[in-house]
Amino acid sequence: MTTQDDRTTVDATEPERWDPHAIEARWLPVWDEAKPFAAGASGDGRPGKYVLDMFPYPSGDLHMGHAEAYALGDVIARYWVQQGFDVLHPIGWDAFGLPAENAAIKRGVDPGVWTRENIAQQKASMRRYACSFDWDRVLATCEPDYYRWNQWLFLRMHEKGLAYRRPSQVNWCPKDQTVLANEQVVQGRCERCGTAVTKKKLTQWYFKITDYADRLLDDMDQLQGAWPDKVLAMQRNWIGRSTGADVQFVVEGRDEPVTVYTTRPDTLHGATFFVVAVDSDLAEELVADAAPDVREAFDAYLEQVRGTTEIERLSSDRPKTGVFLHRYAVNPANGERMPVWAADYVLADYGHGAVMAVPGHDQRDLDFALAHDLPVRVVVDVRDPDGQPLPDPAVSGVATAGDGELVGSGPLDGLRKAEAIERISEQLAADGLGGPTVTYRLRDWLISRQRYWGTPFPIVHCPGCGEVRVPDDQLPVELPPSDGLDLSPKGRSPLAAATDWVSTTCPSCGGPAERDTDTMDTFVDSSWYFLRFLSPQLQTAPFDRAEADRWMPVDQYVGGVTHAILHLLYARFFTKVLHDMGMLTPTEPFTRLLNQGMVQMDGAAMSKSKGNLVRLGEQLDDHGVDAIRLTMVFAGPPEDDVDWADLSAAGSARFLARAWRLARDVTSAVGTDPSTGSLPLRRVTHKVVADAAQLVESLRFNVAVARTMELVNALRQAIDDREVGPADPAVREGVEAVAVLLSLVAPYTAEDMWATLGHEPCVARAGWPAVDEALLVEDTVTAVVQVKGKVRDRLEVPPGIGEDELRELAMASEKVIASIGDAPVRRVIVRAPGLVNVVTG
RNA sequence: GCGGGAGUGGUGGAACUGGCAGACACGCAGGACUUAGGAUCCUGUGCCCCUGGGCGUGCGGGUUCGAGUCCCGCCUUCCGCACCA
Repeated sequence: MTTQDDRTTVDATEPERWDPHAIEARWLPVWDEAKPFAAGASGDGRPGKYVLDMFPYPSGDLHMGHAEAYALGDVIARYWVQQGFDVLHPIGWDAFGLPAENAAIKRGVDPGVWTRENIAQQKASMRRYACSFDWDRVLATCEPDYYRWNQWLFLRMHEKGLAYRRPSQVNWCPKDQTVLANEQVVQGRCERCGTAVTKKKLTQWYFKITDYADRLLDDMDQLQGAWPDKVLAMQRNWIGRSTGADVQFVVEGRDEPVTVYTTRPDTLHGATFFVVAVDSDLAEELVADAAPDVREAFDAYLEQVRGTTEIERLSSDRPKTGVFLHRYAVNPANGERMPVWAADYVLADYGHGAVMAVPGHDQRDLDFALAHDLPVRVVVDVRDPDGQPLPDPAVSGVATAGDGELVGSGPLDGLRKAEAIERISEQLAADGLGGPTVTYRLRDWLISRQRYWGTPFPIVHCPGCGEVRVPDDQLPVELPPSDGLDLSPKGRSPLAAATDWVSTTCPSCGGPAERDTDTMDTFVDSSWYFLRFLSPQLQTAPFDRAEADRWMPVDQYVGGVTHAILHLLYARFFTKVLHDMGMLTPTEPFTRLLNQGMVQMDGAAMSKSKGNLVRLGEQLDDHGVDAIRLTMVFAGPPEDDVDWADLSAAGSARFLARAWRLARDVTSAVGTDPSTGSLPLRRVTHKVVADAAQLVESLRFNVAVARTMELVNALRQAIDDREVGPADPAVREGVEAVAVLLSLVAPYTAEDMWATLGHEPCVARAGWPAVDEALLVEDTVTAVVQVKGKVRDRLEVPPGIGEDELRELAMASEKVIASIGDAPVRRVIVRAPGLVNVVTG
């Protein structure tokens, strides 16, 4: 049985062998010195490109997912460098957040210490992985230099009324003991820990993202085709713009009418009851003076609903529950009295928290009506495709939501759905009873967190002055040390216990006051980090306007689809806010978006508990950095998931060794003029270089690698071919092209080849090989001759051949004649120069 | 239910505006060189029958001289959202 050590020994005694670890050790120090990827070097005049990888969370070392994402981002960044662009490709750390805090609680270490250790480890791994980052621009969001600007931006938004505090029912994670944004609740569970989320009434900070709902939606037109359709669709759904109408209902015994939102105002005559969200203020008010038994029933129901988790709420076929409030609303269309119910199927925070129920044409209302014996009335005559009336919803249990003619609806009778909606909306507006309205699913962004490891809100609560902004010159409001603070979750921010820190003076009146003790959602940090990279040291502003004009928007953003709504929506929101404040020109932050797939193992996401975890470090040790990078890039389309079990890092290593040996075989001198070299080989080289550029630009990296492999195969053949041989100038030209092509994916091997070929470092800045267009024109093409669509012969013909000439050649072919036989030729299709199809019979 | 994808050899995947299906790899088989091979190189490898051919891109139709690609109807899957009135 051999061990890994034996192998190493064998490799070491054979210096002719491609040895990834030796090559890595050779070139890393050289690159540290040369800094080939420093961006914005003064006065070199290259046009700019901004390539951005989503910055990592520093929880442990890099894993296989990072390895894929950074390999892909690197191909793009390195490609644009080779094409002569000044490429900004920065990296930093999304360093605030729960994992650091949980580690601190579990192991008693300071979150800052833990975080910075992980950052150091990841940074070392990125260096080894040869990521083409500009190491002079790194940032970590947990540093006061960074989060100071979170606070500064918050204050600007506070001034504009875009940051505000209000009490409301919020998503609450009982395990993490913190509030969650809507976006952080996934299938009724906490995005981080998976605990079932409950509701809690708290006063919290919000960003008024709903003010931007329309623009966030409409500006997606700019992103069409440049962002994955899926992400755009998800954002569209999330914003959830819905057009309909508001309708005001008088509720007996209440002074003000109650407004409801509906997408089907045409069915107003079909409304037979009225439902308010049980957990709404309105419901509370409507039972305030109710009889004791009603009050009691309501309270019991409310308590039951409060105890229900989001998951139970979400289960779709659970029965419709509710209580009758013994109040009545009046239908403005026909003056009918409708009973008012409270139920949990109506949401307090959508529309107005109350609905008119039309059981004939809304399935939820119908379910409720049937469960509580309420009347069902059909006001739209909906027919099936054969023109037959659909069965009565009250009997079938199926509400008819389709189009049809209005019936039993007074002035609307005989109209179709769309006409009726228009007519009634106008009428309502004219009567001052409502009118057309737009409603959104999107809610304001809840940014308060009751945790330690985050950005403190720069707000002081003063008994006299109220909510007071900390003046800019007192920023940053630094986090107090974690020593002595109980970080464990308890529903109150740990900062509240830092009494020395909390007690302060009011910036406005100078009297005693207290600091706000919540910290900001870490998504605030990541909503503008791409701007901080532009001027990471700047002390006077979050970012430099001139630098932003130079680099923004990001040309290519690379990251996981997990951030399809959260981060990407927030970053778009911030960009628009900054634009409106006059700080930024573009209104969208990311021009193109690539969502790389996930790395799986044996058909499932990797995890320690599943036992299918592949460790990046071990893979790098076994196969070398270049082979792992190549494996990731070659695996398939970058947006597809990859299964590590289907891939072969050993195969990648074999290819790299093959390519590497080419360089050692070249015998011509540096600078040899390739023009006298083998013409067929030169054609292959130039074709591959031209194709690879197109493929990389269209993000089909796997195919670009395949084309490079073809070139390597052609070069191997040429070198071994007596007619061409290693001294042929075209061989040098081709191998140098391979080195440049490989520099995008396998930088160590490429650099070593480059040196073997007699060049100075760095191959990363060597420049994309110039393509000679003349060499892309073939001197012959293969014309396919089909008989009735089946290929019967192939002819080598000049590319400029005429249709008539090609037809004659084809019809003269023996194979074609044999295939036609006695059958009469009906038609001959000629597509010069590539194809002839003879149609017989 | 609403929305977005995806179905091509044993496997990962190629195929520009309809024009040679399976590029490039992995795996497998055979061979060369070898004390040895997990190195390197060469050959073969969609399926079926006997050369020659026939059949083949989830299924069924259609358009076309010609369909993996376009149209219609299905099936199977993956993902996101989901009581949003």
